Amino acid sequence: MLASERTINPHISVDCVVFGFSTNQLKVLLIEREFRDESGKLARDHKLPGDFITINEDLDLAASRTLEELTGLRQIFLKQFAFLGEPNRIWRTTDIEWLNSTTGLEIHRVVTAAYFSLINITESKSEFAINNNASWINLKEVPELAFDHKQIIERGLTHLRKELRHEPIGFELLPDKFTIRELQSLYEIILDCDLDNRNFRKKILKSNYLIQLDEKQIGVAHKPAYYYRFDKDIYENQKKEYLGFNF
Amino acid sequence: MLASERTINPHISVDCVVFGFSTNQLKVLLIEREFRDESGKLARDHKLPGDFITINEDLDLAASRTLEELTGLRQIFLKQFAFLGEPNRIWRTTDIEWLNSTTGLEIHRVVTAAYFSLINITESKSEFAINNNASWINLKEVPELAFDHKQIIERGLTHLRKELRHEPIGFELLPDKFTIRELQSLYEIILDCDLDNRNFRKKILKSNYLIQLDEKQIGVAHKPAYYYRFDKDIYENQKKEYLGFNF
DNA sequence: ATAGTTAGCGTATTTTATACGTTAACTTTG
DNA sequence: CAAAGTTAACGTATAAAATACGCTAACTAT
Repeated sequence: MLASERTINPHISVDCVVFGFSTNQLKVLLIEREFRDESGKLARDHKLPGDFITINEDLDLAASRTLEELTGLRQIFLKQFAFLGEPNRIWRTTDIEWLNSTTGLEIHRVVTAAYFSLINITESKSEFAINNNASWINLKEVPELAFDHKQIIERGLTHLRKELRHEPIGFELLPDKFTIRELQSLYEIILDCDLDNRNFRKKILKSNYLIQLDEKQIGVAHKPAYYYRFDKDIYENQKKEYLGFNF
Repeated sequence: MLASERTINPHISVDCVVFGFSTNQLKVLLIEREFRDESGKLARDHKLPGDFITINEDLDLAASRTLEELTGLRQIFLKQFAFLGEPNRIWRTTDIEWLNSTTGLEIHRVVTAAYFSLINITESKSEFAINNNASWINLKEVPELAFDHKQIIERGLTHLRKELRHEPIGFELLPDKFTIRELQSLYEIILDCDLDNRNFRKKILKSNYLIQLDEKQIGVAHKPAYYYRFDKDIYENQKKEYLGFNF
């Protein structure tokens, strides 16, 4: 069911910045869109997964619904990180016409809630077959996008970096079992810097929510590393105890 | 000019949580409202300064306009900190009727952008004469409020505490010149804890944006303290240099 | 067998946080 | 007017956290 077939609220939308990680690259999930360019010709570009909310829909639910409709992804961690309300954030006439033609309404101005999300690409690969308009694009190779979606991605990345420093969200992007080195690479790529492997190990293992498994890497041309898993319960518990006073 | 006399956007509003500080108490700015209770009788309660946005209005500008209209306060630091979109966040029939009667429209559901702000009460006292429906209420004595405004204040306070730990926003609540002890008291009241005066002094003076003035306290029954001022330029400069990597 | 690679442990040094001692400079009180 | 009470402002000693870097272990590729 498309938004245009429901009673939509044409003033408010949600947009999801979904980050993924594979082959040592940070990626973002984009939807291919068909639109008419200035000369009226059919053209294609990309946009974030997003939609108008419906009349009585909760924003968070609208975000997860949208993501599921456009990509088949369900029950994914989604967090609102920004709210964009400049009157002219949609300025291209081609974008306005696209909105009008897809909704059948005359759209004046849209305020949008931006959500960000992290998923492990390899694990959810299969589900993606559901809709092949969605694709993973390397963050460094994101082209010009519809609307102000490129800026939204930029803000989402800033948010991701901030969160990564305070909460152990990196695990969301990795498979269930991973090596410390893989986790470090993830940090290095997201934060765009080099980390000392010995200090990283010390720091990350001090927080005791990383559980070493009995399993080691096999077939690697160096000392094989142990796999670890993330224990969410341990994390949630010690989060409760810590009330966060630095003074 | 009231919102009802303009072309308003009845789906989106702004609400301002304005914190103030005086006589060693953290206060919040509230507007007195007249409404009809369940039995139709006129009653009074309080709400946050807030309003619907108009059709082509920027959210940030709507927030500062609202604050000015309701309190006379101008050019105040305002920052969006949350966006509330639950479909049932306005659930009391008295609130819905109040919205309908003040706007002359039939309001279904309102999504609101919450802003927070800090002001020094003593300095802006005079301007408040402009509108006497606005008053400062001690944060610990906030009564039941209209809509979900009590929850919004709660979230604003959480935000204030978080910000206070990372940015020197405390100065916004103090007069231009202040003693270290006054600043410490402010921290203690906002964070609701005791701080060691010697360590607080060390920590806060290490960041070099506090400038000691030649002036001392007079008439106090103890060793008079030097006054300090906050140098915003120094702060902004060293903020630029620091890119915030903890890893 | 040797070279190349990353894993995983350790140590030494610097920086930052915490706890608390002490004198200085004012007013109030008796 | 001396003594008591108060907070300012500086200092020191200790503990904890961050950083830099050395080294051996365990694997593959040549």
